[in-house]
Amino acid sequence: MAADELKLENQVCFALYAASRAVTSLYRPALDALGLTYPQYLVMLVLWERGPVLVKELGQALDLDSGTLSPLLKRLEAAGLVRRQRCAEDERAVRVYPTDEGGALRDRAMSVPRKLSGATGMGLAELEALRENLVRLTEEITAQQD
Amino acid sequence: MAADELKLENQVCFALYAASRAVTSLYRPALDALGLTYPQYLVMLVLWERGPVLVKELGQALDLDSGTLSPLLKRLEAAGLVRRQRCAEDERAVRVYPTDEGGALRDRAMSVPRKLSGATGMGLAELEALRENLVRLTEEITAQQD
DNA sequence: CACAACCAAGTTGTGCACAACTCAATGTGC
DNA sequence: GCACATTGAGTTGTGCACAACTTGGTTGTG
Repeated sequence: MAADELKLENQVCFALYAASRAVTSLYRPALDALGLTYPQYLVMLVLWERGPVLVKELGQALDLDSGTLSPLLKRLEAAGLVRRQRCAEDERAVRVYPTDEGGALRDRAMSVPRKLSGATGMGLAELEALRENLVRLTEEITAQQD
Repeated sequence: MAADELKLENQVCFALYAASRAVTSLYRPALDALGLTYPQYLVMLVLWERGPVLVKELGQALDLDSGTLSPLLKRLEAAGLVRRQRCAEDERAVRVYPTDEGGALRDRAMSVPRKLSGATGMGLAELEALRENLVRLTEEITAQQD
């Protein structure tokens, strides 16, 4: 009956909410040792992978707006991990550069996922399947919002 | 090689983070119409299902602590949806009761999941499989933290 | 050229999450 | 009976998310 379906719906969304917070809290001790929060870690991952990027590009990569990114980047800058500079070509835009210290943090961050990979209790294939389902779900949902 | 595995790890956790925010934003318009935030909606779901519960029980059901729940419940109380009362048997504990208005909101909330169930682009079986994987992942992770 | 439309960041305000702490009530061992 | 630990809520402080708005820069059009 319909009520089952509706209840299942709620459970999926709650499961997602709970799982996301659980994974973040699993990362927390390792990231604390690096002096990073989880969203800050995501920003650094983008910088380590791509090098200097515009704030706008960070926002597209992580699906975050300037209201979240501006203060976060200010804190990363205060921590000496990134540098911000206005674009010469377009004075509206700001490019984010990893500093030497920010780049060096990459080596220490390499060990973070290694510490956590065993904690999921799932095999690689299962994790990959889960990831693909999550990505598909996210894409379907964001497509609805056009 | 190891780097692939580590990168996959990151992607699973980012996929989770992104999917959770996407689902919450999908709920937002419907919940706005009810005057609820998503965490407030979760609290009301527990109250609708179980009736009056202790703050501690709410915390166990949603995996939230008093630092999150106390101000949230204060806002629900200010909105007239719940009432809080000290336990007679144990003066430390506080029981949360849905008000008449809070109970009546259930009928309007019934239509919320219906509006959203189609937006996932996934069938019931797929959603159930996804939910089970998420629950298992959450359980494995929280078991690590003992 | 003027000017409206648009755009990238940043700011402000609200509401979670979560750590660390306080406080009062309860439970425990001696 | 009484020190002492434990427990349940609440408070404080920090850092996201996100809506709404502001500011300064750019672009398109008449």
